[in-house]
Amino acid sequence: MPSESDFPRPGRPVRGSKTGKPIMALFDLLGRSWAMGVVWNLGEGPATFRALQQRCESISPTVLNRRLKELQEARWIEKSGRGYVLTSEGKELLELLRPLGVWSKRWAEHLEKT
Amino acid sequence: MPSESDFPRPGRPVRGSKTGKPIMALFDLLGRSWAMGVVWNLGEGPATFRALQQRCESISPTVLNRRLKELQEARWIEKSGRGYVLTSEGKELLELLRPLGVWSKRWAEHLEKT
DNA sequence: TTTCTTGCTACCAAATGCGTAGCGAATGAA
DNA sequence: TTCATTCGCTACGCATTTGGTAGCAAGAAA
Repeated sequence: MPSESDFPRPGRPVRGSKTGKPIMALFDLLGRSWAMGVVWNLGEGPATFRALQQRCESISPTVLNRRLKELQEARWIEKSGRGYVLTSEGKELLELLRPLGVWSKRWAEHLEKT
Repeated sequence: MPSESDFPRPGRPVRGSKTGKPIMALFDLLGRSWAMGVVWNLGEGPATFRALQQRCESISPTVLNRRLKELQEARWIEKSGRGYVLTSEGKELLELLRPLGVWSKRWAEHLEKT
């Protein structure tokens, strides 16, 4: 029977989050560089490795590759014929991320007028 | 007049996100270790430095201090008499983060049953 | 065959994070 | 007043993660 203390998952070098709370495990994974960016950019449709690199502009292949492996372990993305795609869970997650996109613009504007 | 090309803000060593998109600036800031965790934990009410450290359990004072400075620059948190508190924007952001808390449990359970 | 693109890895430098120790200021008790 | 405690925070050194470049093996195209 699954218990919270089994976390953090997936089992890899974990930075923060030794609290055993799923939300912290999620923050840990999602909080790595480019993790949200990759999910976000995959929202525009399937993409090959190179294509993703271009959508993210400044991401290095090293980091992209690491994130892709982690996101696959988390089951948010997977490989398909046309490259990498969001799984159904990945899409769910993306929908939770979308409001941030809207909000970020207001935040940006607010910061601008010091 | 504010333009997107002014980003990323706030002006600090920026990891990813040189795309000029607010969403990427937000991801960059929010994607640093413990950034979401700090906002999340401040949602339980004002906290002093030490109190926050305990809520986050495994965060080091070094990192906590850096995140606090950054989050203040972003205007998501501020100091008050009782310690650190979320600003009104910080609260808005937290509300966008909350659904992740709910979702993380389902994600955790789904991962458990391999 | 040659040439090109693609997915990815090796390598190393730079940035970030962690853990411990401890300082100066504030607080409280005696 | 003195002493001890707590607090916010910083300095230090080491571990981990990230970034940038180069380039390889595999496949497609010509």
